[in-house]
Amino acid sequence: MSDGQNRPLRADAARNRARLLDVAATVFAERGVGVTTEEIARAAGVGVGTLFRHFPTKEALLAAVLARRMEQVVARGGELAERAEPAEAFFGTYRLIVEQSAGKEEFSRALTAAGVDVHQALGATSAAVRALLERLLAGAQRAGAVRTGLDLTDLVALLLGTASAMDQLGPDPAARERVLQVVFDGLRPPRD
Amino acid sequence: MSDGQNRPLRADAARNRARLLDVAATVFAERGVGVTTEEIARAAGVGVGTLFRHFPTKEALLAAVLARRMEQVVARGGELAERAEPAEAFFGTYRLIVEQSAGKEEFSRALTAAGVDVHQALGATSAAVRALLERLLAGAQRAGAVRTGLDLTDLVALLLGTASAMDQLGPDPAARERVLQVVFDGLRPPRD
Amino acid sequence: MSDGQNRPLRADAARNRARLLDVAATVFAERGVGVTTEEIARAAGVGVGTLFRHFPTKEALLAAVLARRMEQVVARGGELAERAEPAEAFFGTYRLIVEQSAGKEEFSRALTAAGVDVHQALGATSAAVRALLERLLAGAQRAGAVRTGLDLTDLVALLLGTASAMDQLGPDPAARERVLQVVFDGLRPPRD
Amino acid sequence: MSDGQNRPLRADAARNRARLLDVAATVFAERGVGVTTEEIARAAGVGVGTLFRHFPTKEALLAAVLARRMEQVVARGGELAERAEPAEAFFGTYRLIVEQSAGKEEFSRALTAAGVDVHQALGATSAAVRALLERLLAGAQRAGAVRTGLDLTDLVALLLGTASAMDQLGPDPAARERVLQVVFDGLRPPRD
DNA sequence: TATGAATGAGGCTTCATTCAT
DNA sequence: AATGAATGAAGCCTCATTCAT
Repeated sequence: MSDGQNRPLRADAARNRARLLDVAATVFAERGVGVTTEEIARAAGVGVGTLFRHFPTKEALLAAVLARRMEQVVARGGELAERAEPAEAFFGTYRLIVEQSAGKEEFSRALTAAGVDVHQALGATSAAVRALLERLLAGAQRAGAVRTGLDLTDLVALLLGTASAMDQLGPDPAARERVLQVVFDGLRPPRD
Repeated sequence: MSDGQNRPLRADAARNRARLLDVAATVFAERGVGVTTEEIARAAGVGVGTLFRHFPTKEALLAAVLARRMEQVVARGGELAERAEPAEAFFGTYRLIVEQSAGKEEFSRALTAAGVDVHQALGATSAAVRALLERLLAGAQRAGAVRTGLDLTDLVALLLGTASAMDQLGPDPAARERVLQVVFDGLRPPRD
Repeated sequence: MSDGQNRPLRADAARNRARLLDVAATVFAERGVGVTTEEIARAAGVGVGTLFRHFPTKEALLAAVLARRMEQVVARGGELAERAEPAEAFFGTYRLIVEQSAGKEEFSRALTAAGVDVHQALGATSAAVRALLERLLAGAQRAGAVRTGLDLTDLVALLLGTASAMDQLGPDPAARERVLQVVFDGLRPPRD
Repeated sequence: MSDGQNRPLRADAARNRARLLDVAATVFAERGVGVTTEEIARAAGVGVGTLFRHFPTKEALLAAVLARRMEQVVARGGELAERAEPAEAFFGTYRLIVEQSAGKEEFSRALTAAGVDVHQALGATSAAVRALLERLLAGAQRAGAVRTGLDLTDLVALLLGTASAMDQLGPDPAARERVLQVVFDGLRPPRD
């Protein structure tokens, strides 16, 4: 497995892969999953051939973009979970995910339509996100910051729904905050 | 010569148009806007030519499906607004819209991607929905059932977000109710 | 053959047939043979069904339009041949044909492309035109008004070519006359 | 690294483009502009995709074929204009154009019907042909070989008309020559 | 390894023709 | 006999993917 020498070409290849992922994330988010592979490649400054060398399929690219977003969520959310008290960790991560999730539903749908099982495709990453969320939810519920009765599935649905609402709203920060407060208040334990 | 009923052919045409609309609504909802016109036609039991006679474009069909859903919302929501007190009218219509809105965001996105201005395309219907929602929101706010500060745009975003959460959740009624309660509680005026 | 009674419906049908022929001639000339049968029918104020009752095929309509033009040429050219001296009869009929021939080449091409033998399709009419032209050509040659050596085939080619030049030129009468004079002068016996 | 010849792939692409142009010219001329893109591609030994990579539209291909023919005319006609005396240059180029123009009118018509402005589409080439013709016409008129009074527009109409007559005539060289002589004699200054 | 030209299945749409009313 | 809605084959074009250079 260890092979001692890492050739410069590998470095190039890695750089290309990373750039493709970055660019694809942006382009998919801005113009939908309908953009052509050609356009993504051009935006990344490589040929289509290179794109397909790194991702055997358009769906594979889609899944990779999705996976990377989720990894980032896990990474940052994991930190929050360590450092902050339960309520702050939960709501902070909620914010994080919502901001990272623009268009994510469209991604899943495209993958599903292509016959890909999103969970399978995302594999470990997906499981990590779910584990993180479960931990945060349980903590916040124990701390009395979030109503009981909600389970992980509900939370995921709410997260995606909130992200979708944000997509609708556009960039106005005040409006985004108002909508987020509605959801946050709704998540808190009911009165009396 | 007597013109008691003077469109025998039109009856068939109308039936086909209605069936196409019904079938398209179902199929788009179930399998996404990617379904081919051929498949929709087949599912409706007509030839593609008939589909295109009634809807000059795939997008036109999409828009028509969307419009019809919104018309139904306006019709039923309008009744509620007449008959019920403000809170019930507001939350009842909210439910109605959420149930009618499966996949609606995807529709808009597809239309927008095709260069169609959804508002323009839906024209009067869209305006009617907005007017209805505005009336219900203002009434519920005056009655103290919904927090102030939220405007129509926020409400629309929340509606679509909730619909999206429902799409995620699938048919389990208990889960749907839990999520809906989170949003409803969040919409109420904040404590102290 | 004689059938004594001509029913009123026949009159309607005949009127429709005539109008379809008129309208089709105009529309084909103005917009090319690509116009749809639907458009022709609409322009004639009838349904497509009626068009196809009278002409079993779009090509049949094309051929009928062509045939009628040629019949008119034969009729008027025949008169000229009776009444005028050979030179006037020849050049007069030449003018006639050229004016009546706008787009005719396109017709033939369309028919040929559809696998129709234009000569067969036009049958008697075509033969009559050729007979007329042959008579006029021979007369004019005998009278020394047209060079010898040209045969009927050459003449037909020149006629269509002249018509094509006119199509190119548009309606400017002075230009049309200049071009026509070039051809007429060329048709005369060569100098020395 | 040395850039003596630096387009290895382009060589193939250029070969394909050229072959497509050649094949399309032949096929359009033989069977009309109605031939399908599929057939052209097959005749050229490439897939449809390749055709559309080189010519974004069927009309673009048509225009390119037309443009290439005109370029050839300009090139060969230009040489003649340099080397020969005015009359020979004029009539020689006339012959050239007529031979190169089979079906050209049909091309223009098809392009026009598709909403393409032929002059615009052909741009510089079209202008070059017109300039060449204008020069040749003026020279021949000054030399007394062509009648005065004819302008460029008349000449173009006559050229296309002659080409059209040739299309009618088929390959018989004697007949073609007879018809050409009619036109040439007609172009000369009128007697007395 | 990167490139981008080539491929061709498949999508949307048109339109001549048929047929129920 | 007239109507016009329905039909579906066929055309143009797109785009994910492959492959020669």
